Amino acid sequence: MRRDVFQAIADPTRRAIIGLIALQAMTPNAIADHFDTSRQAVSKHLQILVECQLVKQEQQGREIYYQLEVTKMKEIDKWLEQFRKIWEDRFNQLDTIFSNINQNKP
Amino acid sequence: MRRDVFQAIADPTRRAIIGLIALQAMTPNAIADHFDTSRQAVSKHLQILVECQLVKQEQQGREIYYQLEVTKMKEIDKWLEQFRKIWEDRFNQLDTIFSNINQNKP
DNA sequence: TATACGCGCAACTAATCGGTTGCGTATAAT
DNA sequence: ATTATACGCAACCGATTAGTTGCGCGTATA
Repeated sequence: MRRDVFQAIADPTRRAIIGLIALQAMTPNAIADHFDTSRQAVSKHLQILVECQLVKQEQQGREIYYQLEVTKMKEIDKWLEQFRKIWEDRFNQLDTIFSNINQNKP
Repeated sequence: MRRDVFQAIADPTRRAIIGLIALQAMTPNAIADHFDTSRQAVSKHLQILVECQLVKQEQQGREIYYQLEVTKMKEIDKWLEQFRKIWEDRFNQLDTIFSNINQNKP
């Protein structure tokens, strides 16, 4: 199966789950209540999220709480870095243009 | 088909293409040379990237140059925002702990 | 004008995906 | 002890995916 973070966040339901458990750990049933999907469907998504370490489990009696591994999200952030540099450079170029205009003012 | 940015970047080849044309626009054949895939396979990926506006085309004679729409990447950045807040908060909490320790120093 | 090249498009295939159904197991409630 | 709940696991299904092959249409080159 060997999935990565990018495939994990490709699915909209999975992104919604991530957003949901970001604030507090939840059980599969509790998560499923927030969407109109079955528990099993949610469980499958959670399985994928666990597999690529975006989420970790914590057993508590017969319930299993799923919790977001926020730091793993940095992996996406890290990939974005290179492009952030590009789009910020464009802003800097605009800055240069503007300051040149101002310099030419009497 | 209605695809979004997150599905677009889910595929590793697609991410590689994005990284490649980020610096300069390229033709499908030129891109295909960088991977061991067929031109048609690359073309399909490009089609998907164009579909969700991550990439735009520019015809030049019989060649078509594909260019990255860097700003579209901000959409991913925007989604990450909420989590960045969380992981930075954890740092701030650590800061607070440390500064408390320092305050208690004689 | 004839030939070669760059490309998109459509049809096809094997693999994968998201989801459902049915089951087994462990914990909690009666 | 019996029943109810929470969950994972495996088998299955239709839909989608990544990739191949073959084609046709423009644009260059000879």
